[in-house]
Amino acid sequence: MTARAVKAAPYHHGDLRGALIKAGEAELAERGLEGFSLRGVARRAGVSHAAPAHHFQDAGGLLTALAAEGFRRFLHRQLQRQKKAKPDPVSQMVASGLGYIDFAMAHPALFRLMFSSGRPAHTSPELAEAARAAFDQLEHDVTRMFAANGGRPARDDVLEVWALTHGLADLLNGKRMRFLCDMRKAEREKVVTNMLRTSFTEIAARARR
Amino acid sequence: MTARAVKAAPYHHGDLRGALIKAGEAELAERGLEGFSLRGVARRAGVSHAAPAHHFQDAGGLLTALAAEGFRRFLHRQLQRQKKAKPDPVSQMVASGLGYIDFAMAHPALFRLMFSSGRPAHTSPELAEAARAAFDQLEHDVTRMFAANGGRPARDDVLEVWALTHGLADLLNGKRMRFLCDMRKAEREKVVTNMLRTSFTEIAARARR
DNA sequence: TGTACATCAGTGAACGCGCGTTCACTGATGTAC
DNA sequence: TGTACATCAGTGAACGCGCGTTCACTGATGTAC
Repeated sequence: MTARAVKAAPYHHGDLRGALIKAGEAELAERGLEGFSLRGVARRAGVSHAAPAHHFQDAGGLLTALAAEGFRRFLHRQLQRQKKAKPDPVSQMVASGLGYIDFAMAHPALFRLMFSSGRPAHTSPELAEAARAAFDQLEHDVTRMFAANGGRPARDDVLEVWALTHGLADLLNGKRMRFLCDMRKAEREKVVTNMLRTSFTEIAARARR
Repeated sequence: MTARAVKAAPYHHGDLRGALIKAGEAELAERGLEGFSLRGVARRAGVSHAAPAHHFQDAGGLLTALAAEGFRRFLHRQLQRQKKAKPDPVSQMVASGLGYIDFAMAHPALFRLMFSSGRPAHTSPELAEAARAAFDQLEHDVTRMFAANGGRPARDDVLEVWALTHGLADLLNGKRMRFLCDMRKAEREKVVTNMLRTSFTEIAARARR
């Protein structure tokens, strides 16, 4: 088969699974979790509606894969932010939080899929692993922040950092914090950065007591 | 019409609007936002599927009404908690937070409806008013907490309290905090109370600086 | 190197289902006189 | 107090639609010999 012939949509797709995941993300972004359908995804991937069955048992299966992929990209975003931030533990923690919030605002429906109750219905080792990696990174960052103050975080400290970050992300996502949503991106980021820094600094200061 | 005759399901319902809201809550609770349908609600209310149209334009209209009712009950739950709590400002704030989380766990789908992006599609003065009342109460409680320390909260302080509480609620709701979800209710409440109290006390202490 | 055959990925027609919407209707209520 | 009529709330049959699922099929790939 020549390189040119590839254009003519060969009978076998080559990487339909990957294409379905990509199409699934678009479907999720455009139609939301409520409007999500396997037929829609197939249509988007330019493939017959029965084709996905060879790769995913049902919509739940695809959503599970999407959530797993989401968690990997979620973590990746946080790490990217950290690379660009100052190296001190608090700045690193803040950068991670900004990445968390970034992701939520860039992919609202996917974010909701990842954290909303009951969906995806299927669990999978792949999903569990990806979610776990994100949590481990959070724990690692909080631990480092406490270590800088000569202590170790309690379980509740980690959860508190998580809850604050997640709460901001979800409220921004749901457009419930009016004045924050109305702001320009740069300005909003400044405000959020400030909030996270203040809070994280206080939390880490507990290590000194 | 005698009182006994009422039992025989009169042609006119009497309070179909109220009944539809009640049925809508049940539909939401059992089938979630994704499975929600007007026909399902009508069925649940024991009424023909075309009847709701006289009271709500479409599913969005009913969901808007449900969200508004949700916000009222949400606030009510917080106030109830406050009545049973100690009167000092921090305990009152913690009580409010516990009510917030209570509500989220008791009505996961409704909670998501209230705070999830994009739904309900319609806004209404009724909904705006109910949501506003809940936010005002939060602001009032935070202000009182700061006043006890001789200061006034910045806008960011209010948001921080909100974000932390909301984050906890949403993560618990989404079952993402495993060990917290696996706990018995009483124990979980103890842990959450402790977290909120620690954090709120620190935040309020900013008033002294 | 060539041939035969099993396996696999994707097709497209057909099905039944629940949904929202429409519409002519009917039963009850309220108001005018 | 009774009668006529307008209005309103709810009915149930019918419609078209998109969905998931099934199934016999076909085109491509890989393997055995």
